[in-house]
Amino acid sequence: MAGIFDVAKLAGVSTATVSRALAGKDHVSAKAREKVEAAAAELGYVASASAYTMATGRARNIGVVLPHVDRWFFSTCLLGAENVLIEHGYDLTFYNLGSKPENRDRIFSEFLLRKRVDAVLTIAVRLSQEELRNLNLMKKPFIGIGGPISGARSLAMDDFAAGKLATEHLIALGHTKIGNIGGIGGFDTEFNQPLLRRSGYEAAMDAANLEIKKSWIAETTFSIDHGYRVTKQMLGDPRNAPTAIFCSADEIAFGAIIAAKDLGMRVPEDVSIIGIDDHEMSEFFGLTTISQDVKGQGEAAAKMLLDLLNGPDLGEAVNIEKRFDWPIELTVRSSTARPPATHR
Amino acid sequence: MAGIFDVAKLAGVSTATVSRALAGKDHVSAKAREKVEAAAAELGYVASASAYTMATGRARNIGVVLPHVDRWFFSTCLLGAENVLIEHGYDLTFYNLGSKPENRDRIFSEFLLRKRVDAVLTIAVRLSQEELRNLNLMKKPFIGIGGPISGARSLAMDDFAAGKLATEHLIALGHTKIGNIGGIGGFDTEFNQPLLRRSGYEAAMDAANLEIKKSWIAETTFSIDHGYRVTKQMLGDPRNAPTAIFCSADEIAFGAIIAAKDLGMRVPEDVSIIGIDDHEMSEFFGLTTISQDVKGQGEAAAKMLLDLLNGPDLGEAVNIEKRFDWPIELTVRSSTARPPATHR
DNA sequence: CTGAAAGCGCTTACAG
DNA sequence: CTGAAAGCGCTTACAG
Repeated sequence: MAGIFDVAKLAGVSTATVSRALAGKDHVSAKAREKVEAAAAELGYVASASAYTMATGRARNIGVVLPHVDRWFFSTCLLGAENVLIEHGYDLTFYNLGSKPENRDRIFSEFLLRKRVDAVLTIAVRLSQEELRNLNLMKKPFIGIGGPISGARSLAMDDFAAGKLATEHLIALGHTKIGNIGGIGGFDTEFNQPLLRRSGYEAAMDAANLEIKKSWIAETTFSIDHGYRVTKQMLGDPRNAPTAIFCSADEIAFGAIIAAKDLGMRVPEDVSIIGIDDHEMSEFFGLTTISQDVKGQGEAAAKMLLDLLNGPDLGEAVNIEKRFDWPIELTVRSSTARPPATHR
Repeated sequence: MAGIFDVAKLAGVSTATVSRALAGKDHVSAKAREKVEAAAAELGYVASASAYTMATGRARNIGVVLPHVDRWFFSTCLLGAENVLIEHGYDLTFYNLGSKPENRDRIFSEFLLRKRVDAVLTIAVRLSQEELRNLNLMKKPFIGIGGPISGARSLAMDDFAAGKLATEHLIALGHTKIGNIGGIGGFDTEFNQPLLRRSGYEAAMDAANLEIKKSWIAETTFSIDHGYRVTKQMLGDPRNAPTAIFCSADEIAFGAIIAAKDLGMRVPEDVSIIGIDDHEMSEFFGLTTISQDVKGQGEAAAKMLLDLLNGPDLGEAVNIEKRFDWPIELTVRSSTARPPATHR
């Protein structure tokens, strides 16, 4: 593995010139630059990242922390971030919180402090103030996706508005009996998405003077099979069944659609289903949903971090509280329609 | 951010002793060790990764390269690798090939050569000999998951055997009209899984003296919606429809199950479906499948890399060709049964 | 057991 | 425009 010295020798210049030429800096003659580039190419020279970091204090590497890589939201968001980072020559080292609390501790009190990363991005992790303090000690920019973090930058959709919009769509179609299958607070998420989305639903129902029956409300985890089970229960009794269900996540909605079919009900003729997310499978299921462009969130957050890193005000109080409201959109497909005639 | 010098001063020893004490080396008195640990804790000292790397040549970091993080196989495998790496204090920096060929080039000719990683793990990417040479230049251990790579270590299931086993299961149940919906060579995978799995199917059919009709064979991408479409086509004509379908991936099988239902067919009473993978949703769909423990593969590969890194023979010819056969297993659920009476 | 010092491979003022 | 040299923050023979 050739070092900078080898390149310098081959090019007949000093290592300083090699460094400047390769970094594309000014004050290097065209000839010197050419010779250096030729020598570097010939030797297959790539500057050592650790030496670069030592000398400059820059790691050209972003740390991404998330709870579960193997789930749609997180991996999609991660993909978005990686896409923009690689474009800018940055590496991405990633930390999966998983289910072991010890891991979380080590990540925030050790891994992230090794100065291997220039900035930190968390996906759906509610940082404790202690964890944030650790990050601040390093004076490294930070941004969290998924919900507000006091004292730090964050980017998230408005969960209340999403729940409200989804419910309003159903109401506008003429539904009056509308159920909500939401997540369980604190389970699938560290923020309060499930509660907020439900509040949006309640607000919309209230505003339309619609009653909410107890049996129309259910809680479950964000998964197809749980959505399936709960929906069967809710739709099983024809006397109490709602004519439309707002599922707080698309994965729940997929389960709901399959459950309705298994009960012999047609979607949307007999029951309307709406979700939140615009999951990669939503198109296939014909699911009407509130889109939140998850990949876009990862991209946007990564860009913000890069801007912070290249900005002038790096150094003093890098982490201030600032909330970025991520836009949502109603995507209408074939899972919602007017209620059955018998219920109008 | 405290440096090693601050710790040394506070503990009243030299930086050499701090280093040794914190690294848990011998030849440090109990008292010195205690003082150092107390000082380090008080200052919240964590050694800089780049300085450590400079001094030792070790990055305690593994590079993982994969085509698409946002898909089940890859993210699950990645999770497995991350789980064991974090346990051993290693970071994981990951590279997503994505759809841009330029990215792939940069990753193999630049990112991976910055000496930021001690070893490289690829998931389902078929390294070119040129790419492998780049890796070998760094003298860093490498292992590829998903298929054989000439000149390097690899870990993969036997795709031929899996296709054969799946088909044999169907044959053992009494099916004689068996279809196969496979992937498209070179599309979802860089190896030849689709072809190999189909060959296994053909071998099993041959061995049982069973005919394969043209209309029983179809190719599609590894996705639910494509599986759905193709299955509807195959099962739509009752005169030519097989009584069982071997899907070369679970995601195809999910689509097949939904398609069968939409056609008014019961699974498994009217048609049996079997897949390969044991995807996280297979349990929900009651899918009989050939399990390949994807997370386990990520874990195993990461462990092998760690062993190589800590082994004695690091240095000379680290990357030799060696294929590890990953075990598979038949997991029988409710999507397969005897063929309908009319077809026995 | 412990410390002084060299060295890891770069970048960047500082002179020239 | 270019080079000699210091310095980034650790680890580790080498002496003692």
